[in-house]
Amino acid sequence: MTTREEVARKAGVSVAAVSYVLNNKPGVSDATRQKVLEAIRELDYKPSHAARTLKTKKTNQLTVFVNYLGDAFEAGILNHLEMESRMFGYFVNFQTYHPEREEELRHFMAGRIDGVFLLGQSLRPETLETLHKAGIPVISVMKPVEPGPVTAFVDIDWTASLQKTIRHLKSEGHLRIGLMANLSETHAHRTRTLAFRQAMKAEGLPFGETDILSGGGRLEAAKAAMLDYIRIGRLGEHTAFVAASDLMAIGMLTACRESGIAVPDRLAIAGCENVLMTLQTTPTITVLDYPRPEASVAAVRLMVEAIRGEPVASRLFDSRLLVRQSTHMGG
Amino acid sequence: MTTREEVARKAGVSVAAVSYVLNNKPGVSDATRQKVLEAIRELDYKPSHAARTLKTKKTNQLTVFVNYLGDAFEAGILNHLEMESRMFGYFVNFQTYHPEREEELRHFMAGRIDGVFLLGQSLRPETLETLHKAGIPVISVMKPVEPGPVTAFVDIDWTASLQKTIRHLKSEGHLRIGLMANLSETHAHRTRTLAFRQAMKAEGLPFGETDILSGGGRLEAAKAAMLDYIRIGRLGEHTAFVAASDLMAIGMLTACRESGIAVPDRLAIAGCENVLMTLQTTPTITVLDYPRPEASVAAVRLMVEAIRGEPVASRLFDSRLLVRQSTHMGG
DNA sequence: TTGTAAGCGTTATCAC
DNA sequence: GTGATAACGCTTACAA
Repeated sequence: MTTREEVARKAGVSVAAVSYVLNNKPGVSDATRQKVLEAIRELDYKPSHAARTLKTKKTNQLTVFVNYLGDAFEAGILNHLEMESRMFGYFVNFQTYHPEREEELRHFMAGRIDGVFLLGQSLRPETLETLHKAGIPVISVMKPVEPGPVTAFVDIDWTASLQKTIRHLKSEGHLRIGLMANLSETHAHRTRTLAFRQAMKAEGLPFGETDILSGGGRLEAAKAAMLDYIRIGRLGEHTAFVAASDLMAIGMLTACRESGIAVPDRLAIAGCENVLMTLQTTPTITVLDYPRPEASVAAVRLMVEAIRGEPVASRLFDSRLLVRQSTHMGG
Repeated sequence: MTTREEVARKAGVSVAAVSYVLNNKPGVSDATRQKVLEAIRELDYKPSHAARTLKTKKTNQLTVFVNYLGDAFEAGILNHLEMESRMFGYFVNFQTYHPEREEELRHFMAGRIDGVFLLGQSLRPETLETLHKAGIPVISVMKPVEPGPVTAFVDIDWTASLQKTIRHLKSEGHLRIGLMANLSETHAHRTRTLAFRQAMKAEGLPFGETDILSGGGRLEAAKAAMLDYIRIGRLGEHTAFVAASDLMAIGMLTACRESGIAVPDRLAIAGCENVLMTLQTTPTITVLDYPRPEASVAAVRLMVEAIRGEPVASRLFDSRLLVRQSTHMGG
């Protein structure tokens, strides 16, 4: 392994000079700079990341907690987060998040990362506290349910957004609207449940506990819940359903198809994220378009600023409603 | 930040003793061990990863190159890789792979990782060479097209597997079978194209360049290619298609649905991976079941052994054919 | 069984 | 402008 010492020797300068050049410090003569650059090239020298980290306490690594990578929505955000982070010289690693293994994760992270991205999870206060004390910013894409002291978050205004969905549904004649929710306490989907309740209220529509189905955030579970709903003869109770995630919307659609329930004629279905697949189903699914690229880019910006010690503020984005076949009669 | 020195002071022992305890070295008295453990707990001490890496040259980090995270197949493998790697104390980071940015990636990795996982990509010889010289094992999940000197790979026997698919198709009366391929030079999907050609030959079925459609590995592109195929009136040429990836199979199915082509009656379609979604389409899609968990676990094992310097050998797994509605007449 | 001390490859503070 | 040199926190001979 080539070290800075060898480079210095080869260039006929001191190790300090090499450092200056490498870190773009001012006050280095052009001649020296050239010699150093030349030596670096010839020796194919790469600075030691570990040594640098030991000295500077900066790891240039970011970690993101993922709930379930099989979800195209999360995968998409992870993707954007990675690409944007790399622009700033950060490596991104990820860890599947299990609430019950938080302690273990905390241990795992110690001294290895400069920042944590959350995908809406609510970390435990002790964990947040540990990270805070270690000076590690926590930026959440999607507002955590427990507000807790995350450094900042980016999200859309769920109440306003879901109100758009509800208004559209109303305009199509739907007054009994149900929600396929994910009731997990620590998952960002819960925010959507809360927002949906408010939005229904704002729109003057009735909404209670019996209007909520539990789909666990996954396709399979939502499908099972819907199949059950149909089986026990509840189908007449609602004329439309909003699913808190696209995967759940697809699950509901699958359940309807297998049961011979026409969508949107007998039941309208809308999703919340706009993953690619919602455009590939029959019927195509009406969804809110979560601005993933923008939100991810913003999250990385916030992260970089927070790491620099600059003050950061959470951001809320707009979300459009994309009306497609699953909610549009005669569409 | 608590250091080993503080722990030593608190426990009333030397810094070396703390190290011995931490690294489970023999030759430490129980009394000392207890005192150290106690001090560590009280101080909530965590060893510095950077310092340890600087000294040992082990980073305990693995990286995986991802082609496209929106693909449930890759996401699934990434998932398994992460979970299994963590069992062995490794952190997993990932990088979206772009052939043209390989140089940049190489730079990015220097001194930061102990091993590289490939998802079937063919790395350039120089890159492989660099990694080899740095003592970094390269384990590929799915055999790279260019055999190159990767340390080892895990995969299924594609020719034998695709032969199962073809035999099944033959038994359903299909003799003109096409392939929806991904022709990218560096992508593992290419292996499947090669294998398919061999399998067709082995089954005594005609297969030439005109029997190949190019779907770029993605749903959208495969759908477009299929739509095109239908539009220009080629539909009668084949009675069945095998897609080199499930995403492409779904894209073809979508194209057929939008064009009013009945599957499997007018065209049978089969996939290659068994991602969850193939069970949720109508019709459900016949697929080969790629043993993702087993392959991922095996890949991590190989990685750990290779890092330890043990000799490793590539492994081939069996793959089952899951016959579903998309290829089964009257199913 | 325990302690001392020499690095590991950087960065950064001083002198020169 | 440039060059010594002291940390950074850890591992590991080697000494005691």
